Amino acid sequence: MQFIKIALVDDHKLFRKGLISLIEMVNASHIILFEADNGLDLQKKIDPKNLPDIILMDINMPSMNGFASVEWLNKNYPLVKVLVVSMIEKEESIVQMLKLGVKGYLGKDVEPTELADALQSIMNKGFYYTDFITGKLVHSLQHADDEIVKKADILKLMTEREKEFLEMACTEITYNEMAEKLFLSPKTIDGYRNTLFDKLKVKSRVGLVIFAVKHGLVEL
Amino acid sequence: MQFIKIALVDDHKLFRKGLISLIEMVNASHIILFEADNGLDLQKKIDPKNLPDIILMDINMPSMNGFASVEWLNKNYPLVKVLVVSMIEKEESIVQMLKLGVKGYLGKDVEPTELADALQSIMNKGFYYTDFITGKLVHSLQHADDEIVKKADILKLMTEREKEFLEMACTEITYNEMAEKLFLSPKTIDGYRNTLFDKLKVKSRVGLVIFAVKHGLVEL
DNA sequence: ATTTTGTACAGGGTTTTTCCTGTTTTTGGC
DNA sequence: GCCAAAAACAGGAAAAACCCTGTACAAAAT
Repeated sequence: MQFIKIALVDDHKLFRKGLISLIEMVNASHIILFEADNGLDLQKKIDPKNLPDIILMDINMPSMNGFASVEWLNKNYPLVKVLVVSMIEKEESIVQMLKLGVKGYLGKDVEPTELADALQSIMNKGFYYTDFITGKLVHSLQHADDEIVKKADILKLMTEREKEFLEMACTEITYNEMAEKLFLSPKTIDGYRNTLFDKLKVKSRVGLVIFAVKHGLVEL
Repeated sequence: MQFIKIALVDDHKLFRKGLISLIEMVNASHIILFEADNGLDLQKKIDPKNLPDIILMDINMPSMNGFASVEWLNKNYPLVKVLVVSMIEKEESIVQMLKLGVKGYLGKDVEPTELADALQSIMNKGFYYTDFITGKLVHSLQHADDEIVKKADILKLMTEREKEFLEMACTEITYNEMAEKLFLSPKTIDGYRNTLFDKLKVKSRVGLVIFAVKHGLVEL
């Protein structure tokens, strides 16, 4: 057995240091190549001549998040294995990460020993998927039809005008005021509303707001 | 010098274990009394006969978050010092925590050594406030007038019924349906709406939703 | 060249929300 | 026991939101 070369990408320094300390505590056969604050930092610090075997990757990060980072890794260093370590346990995120080909996904409630297991398993078998993850995956397959509309597709679904409308709909102004501001007839606003109701499958202006917030289309 | 008795409240097990590992690594004069997943868990695990000197507290937690936990501690164990360790760096959260009397606030970017410094400082001087935290505090004082309504005060401002109403208002159901569901007259719902419009200084149902989302009163 | 799509608008309606001023009952503190 | 606040309710009215069908025109896709 040889050293497993590890890199960490997480914007939470304390967490990173804590992870390192845990890894070193459990097993001495790991070596930490480098740490990065986010995907951009990873691009700077990764060394093609000394690639890590496994990258521990967070999802929520400034500048360049986990999804973008894994996509970049897939294009540039497809042999580097990624183990996601994130407090995000939304099915959507898990499934999206698995689609990107990550080798494992550890949630917030894993034991430190499981981390070591995961690293070993990824080195030996090439992956480490817990029952929890497999469960999420299966469930998402079964409901793949009703999540037709996903975050990325939504922006394509909506026209520029509709996005503009949606932003203003998440506001206390009335539709008539909106029409004035945009130099449009109130009936045109009516039209945007109705097509968006249709596209986003909501039934009221409140539904629009909820949708926009849920999908991060507006920041409040 | 004697042992510093420490407890951790954080729902992220890996982070907890990592923190512990860091603490033990830096200095052996600390002893970990217990760990808790959230405020409720803390209430169960805290032992009046063997209180921790310092509690490392996260903010974002299920069941009972950091704010509620610190409030509970203040009432029941006012002598226990709290050091917040959170990735939340919003001024609002920091200021609110300081108002609750926490002895320190560590953000995501602190060095492990700073953690040890903070613990020592809290034991010796009773507090540990970084320039970053002081800066936030001063800034918030300068703008204290335009944050008249704050998260903590809002919950007191609203009655139970009004909170219940607000949650349902962040939904696509109509007020009439709401009345049916709650076995109330639509006119009663009318009343809740109007008093909340007043209290929260909003002008429409969309305003209610925005308010609720902004202040984390509803999760979407 | 034809169809689709985005944009903009309209008539004519119903439903829901919003606003006003009131009353009654219940409940928790002092 | 009294008072204040909360909870429940009501009539009446105006404004806003919602729904349906249909027109027109330009640009882009097929």
